[in-house]
Amino acid sequence: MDAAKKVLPRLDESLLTHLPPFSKLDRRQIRTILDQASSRRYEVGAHIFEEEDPADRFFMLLDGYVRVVRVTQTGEQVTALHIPAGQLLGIAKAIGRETYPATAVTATESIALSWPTRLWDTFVTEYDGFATETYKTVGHRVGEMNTRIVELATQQVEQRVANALLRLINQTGRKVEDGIEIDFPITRQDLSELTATTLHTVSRLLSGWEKQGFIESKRKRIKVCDPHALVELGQG
Amino acid sequence: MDAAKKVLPRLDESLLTHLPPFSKLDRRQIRTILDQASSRRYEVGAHIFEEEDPADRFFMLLDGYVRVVRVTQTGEQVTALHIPAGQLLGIAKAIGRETYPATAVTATESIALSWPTRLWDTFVTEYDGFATETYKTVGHRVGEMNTRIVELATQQVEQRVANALLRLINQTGRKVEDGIEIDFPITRQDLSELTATTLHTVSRLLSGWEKQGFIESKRKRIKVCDPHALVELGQG
DNA sequence: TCTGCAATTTGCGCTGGAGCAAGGTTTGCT
DNA sequence: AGCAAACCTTGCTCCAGCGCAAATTGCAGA
Repeated sequence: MDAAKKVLPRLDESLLTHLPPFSKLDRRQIRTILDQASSRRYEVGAHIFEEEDPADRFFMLLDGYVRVVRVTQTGEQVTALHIPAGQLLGIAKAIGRETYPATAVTATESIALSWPTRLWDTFVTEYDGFATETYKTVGHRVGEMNTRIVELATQQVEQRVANALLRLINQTGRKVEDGIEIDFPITRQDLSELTATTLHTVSRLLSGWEKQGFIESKRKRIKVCDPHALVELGQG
Repeated sequence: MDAAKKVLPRLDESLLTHLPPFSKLDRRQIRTILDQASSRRYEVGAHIFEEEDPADRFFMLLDGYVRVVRVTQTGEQVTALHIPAGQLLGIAKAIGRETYPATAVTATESIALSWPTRLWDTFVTEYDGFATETYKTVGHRVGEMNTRIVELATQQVEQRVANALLRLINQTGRKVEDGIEIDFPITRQDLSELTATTLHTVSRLLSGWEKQGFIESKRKRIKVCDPHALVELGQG
């Protein structure tokens, strides 16, 4: 048994009991699921899986944040989604695929459980609520992608960046003194890949907003002080 | 029984037997499915269902083409997908949603069968291959949306329009004298909604390509004569 | 055949934001 | 402490493509 894959001698049931895909299951079922799982820690920037690779395993992110990115022929990166702890990822099987549709990169140090994809059908049929919840997850992500498309198609860069920031604080925001901070390190470059612009433009926008007191920002850290102002900007 | 909903006294089994979601089923099963279906004809431009409406029914497009569009607060339309005959649509339930995520507008006169959403679970559990095929459809559409996002994020207008045209002839092209024609009427406006640009720019591009002999185009009709040239343009 | 609307073309000016360049600041490593 | 790498800021220039305007063409219905 690979040391990197089995950091804990025995995974605790409380890891899963409160997570939606597993919340309807009893102790015994959770035990079975955990005994089949591999647990692994990932460094920041690690690739959990790569676009086009065969989808051997599916994952539950226990801790950390993951960016789902695609890389173009010319090497540009486009971020499709951010996934916070508590969600499934790499669930290619749920959408009838044999390969991963994108690359998953950790935005922070992260911990994930994973199972071989051959167990997928068992999970779906045996475990009450698992199918429903995963399809909800899919639906939610489809909705996000849709929104993304509409934004890219109709909004100005300023609006897109404002909206991206709002979405980030909604999904992964942490309440702090004087505002809400994005809970993981994020660079101007990351934000530009999320909003289809350049790091320069993002930098200019953030500088402007900081002058107006809407946000505060250090290197890799962004705190939103006046969400409402961003909402206004986001509308146009 | 509403005359508009039951145009045929009895639907023929051959309608469904060759379509992937139903191809593994026997005559008796198909019969049951058809007996529960409503069949309906839609004028061009008709809305089969609307974004945010409760997903009462799911559909199989038997004939025609459908555009899946979203409308922004400001009234702009963005086309997310084109769906050709033979595919399911309105399958909100497959992605755990209670409402339709977008509006479906017919691009030609069309015919679709539909079933009440309460039958969805029965279809998924009772009919062999139905679930697998529908999830493949979902996966395919997710892939397309992903591609769309990457294109919008990284490509120039010229490349996007070229790629959109190529995708249209792949999905819905009809081989004709001297080229491949898009099999349904499509305006410059439609193309601009598909590529997130303006009808003016699309018009300029198409005029240019026509001069160079890559395409021929009449009102609402586009024929691609030199697909390879468009592929080149699409790369950048 | 005529008439009116819808679709298309084309010209022109303007601007959002990309690209380029240079310099400043923070962090982590030795 | 000193250094290198990563990250951030800011100024300047330029142009793809949008917005506006006006003319033209094709189609459907009377």
